[in-house]
Amino acid sequence: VSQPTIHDVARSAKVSKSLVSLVVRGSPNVTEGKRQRVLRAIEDLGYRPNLMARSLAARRTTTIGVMLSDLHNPFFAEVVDGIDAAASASGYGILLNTGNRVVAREAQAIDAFLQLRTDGLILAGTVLPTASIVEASLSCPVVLVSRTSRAPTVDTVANDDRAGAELAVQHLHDLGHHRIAAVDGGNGAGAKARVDGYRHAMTRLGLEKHIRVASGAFTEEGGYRGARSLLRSNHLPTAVCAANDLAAIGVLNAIEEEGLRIPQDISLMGYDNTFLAGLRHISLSTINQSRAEIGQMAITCLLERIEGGRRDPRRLLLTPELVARDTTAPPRPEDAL
Amino acid sequence: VSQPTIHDVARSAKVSKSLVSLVVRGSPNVTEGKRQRVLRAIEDLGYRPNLMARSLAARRTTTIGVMLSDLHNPFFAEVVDGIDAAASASGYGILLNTGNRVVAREAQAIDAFLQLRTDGLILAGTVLPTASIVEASLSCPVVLVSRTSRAPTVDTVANDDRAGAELAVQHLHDLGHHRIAAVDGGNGAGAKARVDGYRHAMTRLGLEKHIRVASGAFTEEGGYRGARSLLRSNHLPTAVCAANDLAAIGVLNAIEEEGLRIPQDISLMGYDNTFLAGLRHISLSTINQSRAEIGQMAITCLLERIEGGRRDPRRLLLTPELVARDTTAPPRPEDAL
DNA sequence: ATGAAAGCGCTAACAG
DNA sequence: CTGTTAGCGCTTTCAT
Repeated sequence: VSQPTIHDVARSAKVSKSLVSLVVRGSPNVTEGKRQRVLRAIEDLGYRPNLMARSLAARRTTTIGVMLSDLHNPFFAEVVDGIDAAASASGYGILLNTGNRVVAREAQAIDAFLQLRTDGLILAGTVLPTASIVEASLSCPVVLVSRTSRAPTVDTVANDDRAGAELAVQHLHDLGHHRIAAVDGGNGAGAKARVDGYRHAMTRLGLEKHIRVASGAFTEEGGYRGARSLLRSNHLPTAVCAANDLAAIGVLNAIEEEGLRIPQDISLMGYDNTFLAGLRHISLSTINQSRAEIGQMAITCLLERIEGGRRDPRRLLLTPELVARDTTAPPRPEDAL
Repeated sequence: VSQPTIHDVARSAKVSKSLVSLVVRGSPNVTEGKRQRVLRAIEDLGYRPNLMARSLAARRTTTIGVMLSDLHNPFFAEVVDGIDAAASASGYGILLNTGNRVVAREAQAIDAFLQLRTDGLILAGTVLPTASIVEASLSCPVVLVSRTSRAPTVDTVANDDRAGAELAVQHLHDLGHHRIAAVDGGNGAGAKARVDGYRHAMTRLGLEKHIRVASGAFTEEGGYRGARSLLRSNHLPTAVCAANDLAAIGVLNAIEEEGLRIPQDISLMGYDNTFLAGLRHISLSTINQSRAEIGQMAITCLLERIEGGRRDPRRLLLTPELVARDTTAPPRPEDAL
């Protein structure tokens, strides 16, 4: 199973290794005749350049590593589409990894990329502490997706989670809700900002005494847990803002298990507008953020550092928008006050 | 951003490069004193072995590449969990890739791994022609997940799709259905076997004149398309078997759009038992296949070839099981005949 | 137990 | 335009 090397190709085409290298990399300064000979030899032998050797010598991998905090969250899969498209348009390949939202495993995943010496690193929704992220950014350009940071060595491209959460609360308030509760996203990326936005909006609307945050996570299970604790109280909320769509589905399950109906008894907001929210059977009101744009921006940031030599940080904040579907409606008349 | 090398560590610890290499790889034959010195130097310098160089010299990468046909299909995300666990338990790392169910892009994705010289390759749900797969298997051990093949150079671990489809038809027949239609999975992995199973079961049950297969895909959209064509007919089926859960959701959408209800008017079966099927709001009857087991088996196959030197192919077929939920019920009395 | 030396397969000046 | 010469950072005999 030993693969042919550039040397084999050179010998077979009766030229030097350098010439083969030039042909492989598409140099224009090669006689057509020799180029053909080399190409034929490559074809005949089934030669495939050894990326290890190539990267070692060239001191660059033209590969960017993408660490997905959660492979199960459709939101990230959709962001990857954008990243992939943008990267390959610029001649870079991407490699994926995941840490399952577990700090230690995410650290390992990142380390794998650093050892590989990828030219850049995208951390999508990482739960890692800032210190670890900064450390990584010392050896390789890093951009954080769906999470912000003040660290001067990392770029961030995220949706304005605070504004999005405010949009959600405002929407519910517009429908007439007052007892609006929230299920947070635990240590998930952007979770804190979403809760902040919730608190801020509630306060701004004079509803501070109704502020109620149950602890959850960016998972179905987390949403379910949070909702359970909310439902145990004697004064039920009339509306719930979930940390993300996945969590919203957990909330939805908990609420229906209780024999309550959505949106008649309780209104529900998700966040992310993943395909789940659009499923007819769920038809979840949610907050949209453009994943294609996020992916594109992430690559742009990386390339500015890798090829443009930028050193100062970029902080991109995309504007979220409300998507009202069928899980939100006015509260029951008796609850309207 | 230049990283320290093994040479820097050696100098700092006042030992030879070889010694550092031994320490890094945890050799037992190193004096405790020197080991400590080396370890300290590594720590101080923040040394991280260069995987490119290491793999080039060692002629192995200890990483296995996993090509996911579709990052959006939750089924594969769940298989990856199993693969990841099994791989790291054996000291291997995994790297992910995706080709978006597009032949050309999948080929590219695989090529990226071959250039990287990963020690093994797992193709999960690939839509690639057998020829391309065989070609890849010539330079690196390959195992196909969720797809079978007679090629002598590749291993396969899949669910028995044929049996699973028969299970689905049998279940519907047991409920009293006769006009059972199917929406296929296009070029998706295992799609053909599922349709075969459907046809076979229908025939076995004496329902061959009711056989009807609409063309779809392993996506929500594909299921939607297939269902639309089914619904255009004047003699509606009383039950539908979708190619997978994702497609089932598309079918569900199409059916409800038509003003029909599930399961009262039409029963629906999915396939895969992804978390989507378990969502209370969907509660899809489906066929379960154990992803953890699939992942584990895939790694086992690979290691047998990589480390055990096995040459003959392995063909693992896992037994599927029926999961009856709320989208299947007896047909209306007037349709029962 | 440790070090010296020879590559792994490729790129990158530098000559010519 | 093409070939020669050094490495890239690490592992691996082979001595000592």
